Amino acid sequence: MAARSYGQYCGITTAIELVTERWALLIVRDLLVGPRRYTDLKQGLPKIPTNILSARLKELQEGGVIRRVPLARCGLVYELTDYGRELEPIVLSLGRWGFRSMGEPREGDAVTADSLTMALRTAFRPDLASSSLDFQIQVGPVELRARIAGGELTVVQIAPPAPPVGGSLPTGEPELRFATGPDIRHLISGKLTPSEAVEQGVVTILKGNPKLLDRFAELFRIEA
Amino acid sequence: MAARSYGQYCGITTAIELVTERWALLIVRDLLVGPRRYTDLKQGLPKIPTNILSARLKELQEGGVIRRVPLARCGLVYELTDYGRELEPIVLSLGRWGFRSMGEPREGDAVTADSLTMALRTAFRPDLASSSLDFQIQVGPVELRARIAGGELTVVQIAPPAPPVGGSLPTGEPELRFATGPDIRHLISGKLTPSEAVEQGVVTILKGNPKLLDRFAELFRIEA
DNA sequence: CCGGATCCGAATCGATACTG
DNA sequence: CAGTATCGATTCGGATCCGG
Repeated sequence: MAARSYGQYCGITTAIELVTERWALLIVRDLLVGPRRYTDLKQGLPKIPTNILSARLKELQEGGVIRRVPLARCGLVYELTDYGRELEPIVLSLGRWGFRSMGEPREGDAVTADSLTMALRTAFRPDLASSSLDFQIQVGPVELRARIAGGELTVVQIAPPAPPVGGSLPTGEPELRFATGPDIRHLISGKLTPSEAVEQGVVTILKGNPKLLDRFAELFRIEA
Repeated sequence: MAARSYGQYCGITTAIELVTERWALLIVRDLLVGPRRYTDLKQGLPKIPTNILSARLKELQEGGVIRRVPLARCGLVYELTDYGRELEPIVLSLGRWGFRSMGEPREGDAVTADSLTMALRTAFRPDLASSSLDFQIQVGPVELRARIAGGELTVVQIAPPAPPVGGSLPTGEPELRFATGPDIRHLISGKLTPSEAVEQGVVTILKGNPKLLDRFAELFRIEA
């Protein structure tokens, strides 16, 4: 089952053959968050047929993008190789580019823990992250704890329960907790100010000073 | 013919739906070189079926990535929108990433003027381009004139004849002219030195001081 | 020649069922 | 948990055809 060739000898074409088959880059997206078991991937990609998931995992391994790692206790996980992890800036750039074409969510569109994690990463502005922020964001059933410190963003999945190999839960309480939905994109794009977002019900502050949402809006932004 | 949805509401997914369908990103690659007519694209992508080319052009227009522009005299060209042109760094990064997975060319693999142009762009190191270089590279039937000046790379297609909207042919003669083939990747990767490349017949100097190939090898490099 | 549209067989994908 | 197997639906590929 060699990937269908485009008949060109070129690095761009090679990359396209390796990672742009249907579903492949979404598998990479989820693995950029952390190692995942077959079942984790299946749940994070609810609409992927299992045979396609199998096929892509096999192809990505053959391409040296991911690796199959038996777990200490039991089971196994898939994880990116160093080579695969080099796709991170590309996937994040694609996310920023695609952000501007997101319309309303279509019927049945889901937000998963991994997609939201990567969405935060795409919108994060390390250059502006001189001060710190510790918050918890909730979108539907997904809850993430995110902390910015030392110019770096760390995201930990609170709900649904993270895979066993996930990061450890932070101690203590976040400064800010809020619930939101798809319309948060208008805060990220700058079309809404934080106070407008709260007034219009796009964001609901669950805990903490609403002023902290200003800091969030500074730190997570994608502009045209 | 709405693109098949991945059922996720996320910028990365949106981008993937917009540009990773089969052939779409290769069309973008060629349009990054310049506006192209339907027939130019067809020739630059010899293995694309015409119905797929039509379909992709339509979808990319609907996605706001490309635009259909009637030509002054006659005919029409497709060109990237500003939004589409923002894919350039992403496509170039993908090319650098994929470069390291290029093996030997497979039977029937072609090198087109546009693919070679973009390959030069992916390998070009603007940070090292303080001095200038004016050279002509030949790979099979493809000949390009490339000039580095002011830290910028300009590539003009000499053969096969460029589309009418292409850049103007440079006046004067290049300092260096050489012919090469797929194995030039070993010069780009640093696995071969310029003198080794010449000795082993990977590069054939057609004109100019062979020392100028050192400069080429400095300016065009992709390392692991 | 340009810019496609149409037709049809081949390959891939999607949904579901099933298994070690 | 980690996949195969099966089979209909969809897309792709290759060729031909068509109007300007």
